[in-house]
Amino acid sequence: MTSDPVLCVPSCEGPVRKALEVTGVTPVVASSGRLNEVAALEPPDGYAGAVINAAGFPFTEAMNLCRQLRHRERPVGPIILLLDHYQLDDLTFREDLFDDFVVGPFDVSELATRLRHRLRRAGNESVAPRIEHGGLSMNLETYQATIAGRVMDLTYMEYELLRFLATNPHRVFTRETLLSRVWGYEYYGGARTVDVHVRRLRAKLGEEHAHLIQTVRSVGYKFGSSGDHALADDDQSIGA
Amino acid sequence: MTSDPVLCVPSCEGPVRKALEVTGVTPVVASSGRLNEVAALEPPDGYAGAVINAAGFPFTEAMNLCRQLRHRERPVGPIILLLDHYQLDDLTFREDLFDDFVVGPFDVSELATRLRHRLRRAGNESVAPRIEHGGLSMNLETYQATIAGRVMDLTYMEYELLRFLATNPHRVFTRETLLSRVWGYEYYGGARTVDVHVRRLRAKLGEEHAHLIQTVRSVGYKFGSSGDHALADDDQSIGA
DNA sequence: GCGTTGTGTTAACCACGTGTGAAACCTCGG
DNA sequence: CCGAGGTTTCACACGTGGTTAACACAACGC
Repeated sequence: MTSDPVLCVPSCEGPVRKALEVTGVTPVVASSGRLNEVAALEPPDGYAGAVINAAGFPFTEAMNLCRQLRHRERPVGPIILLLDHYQLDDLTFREDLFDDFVVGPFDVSELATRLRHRLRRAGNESVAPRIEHGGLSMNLETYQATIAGRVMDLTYMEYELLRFLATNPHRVFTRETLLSRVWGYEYYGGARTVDVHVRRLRAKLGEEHAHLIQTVRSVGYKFGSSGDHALADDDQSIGA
Repeated sequence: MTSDPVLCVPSCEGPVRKALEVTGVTPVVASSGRLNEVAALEPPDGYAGAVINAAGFPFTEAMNLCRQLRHRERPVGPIILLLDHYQLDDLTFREDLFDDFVVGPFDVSELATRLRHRLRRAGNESVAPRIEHGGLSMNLETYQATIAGRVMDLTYMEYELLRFLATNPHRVFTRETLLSRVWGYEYYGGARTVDVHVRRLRAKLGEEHAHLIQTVRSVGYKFGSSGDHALADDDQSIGA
């Protein structure tokens, strides 16, 4: 195999294949069915990048796939999404899961250029997959989180929730948004679920750092130390 | 705390401006002439990113500009190129000079998505739709409001009311209109409710800025200091 | 099989935001 | 100067919404 292999999901046809050939990489088709079959497939390491055709597919499946590709021991290189135009909005708050995207109808030379761009850049960029914020440190590869040096062993959902909040600090999310973004599917009932997970997270953060997850009444939760609001301190508070 | 400035070269019109506004950053036009004028201009530091419209311009000029932006002591953030389709090939071997690109005709939401993507990836937090007016800044994603830099911590209804008033400055609203718009339903009695909330808002704005919400006797309230006398007239009110 | 661990649900408890009425205050016209 | 209509201010009761703990259940390992 002379040229670098690039993972194609779920298939590789038409302009996509042509673009890959023009770029000079070898397309490797991972699955010809649904997107979430790939995870089970667990292809060997050594891919230079991935092209995921999410157009016409359920978006959450594509995102789950991205997440899994990112979390492999030796993660696949840059991830490029192929999208329908209406899927653009779904990318919000998921910016960390992909590296570039193309909107259909797919243009061969644009796709090829983006591929080349990302592949070249992947060599130089040493993207430390790590989140640092207010004493919290999350290693995205080892699934470990430490607060002020102390290791907090989180469960899967706890980790995912904290990661989502911490990658978008200071931003308020409704419980519905959290359920759909972190849990990844439409959720019937159970908005309290978020509350409980937040409570558990706060417990594991310890009393000293519990305030890292803040409640915004009637809205939802957000991540961010109160140090940022140091100026706030409502000296003219109304009620009490 | 105003929204981050993004350098626009050579100009910022049409879909480009719209995309920047949607993204929540402030476009700053560096030059309205040729691309290479900007270098001489040497704009001050502090830009969150740059959008360079190379479409229709000599390509080498755009590349020179990129190079100079990259080599400043405190380099501008991510650089996004706007291109004509025929310019795609010129990008080869220059992948390090830019971070993303869009091919014309330019689509607002695609451009906005790319902007957000690269800004977020660059670790930029202050990419968010905002309202700015008379020292008041409201970040619609973090539910935070600051007046003259000081964080005012508002309750839910306070925030909603202030947001409504501030998004329609200089315009007078009757109490009934405010109730139906902000509270969101037909409200029986309780016109005093608005008064009280206005009072609480004025208290949190501080004596110095309390006048931002003005009373229009026997009509209602409006946001913004004097100057505009546009009479009440809720032409789009629901049930008045 | 059993115990363990992770996750979601339910319900009691409690705090705080919110709405209300009444009184004080202001503004304007007679 | 008075009175009426409007606005500001205050104190308090209520209910929504968040916290918390305890339980239910599935997945997994021993």
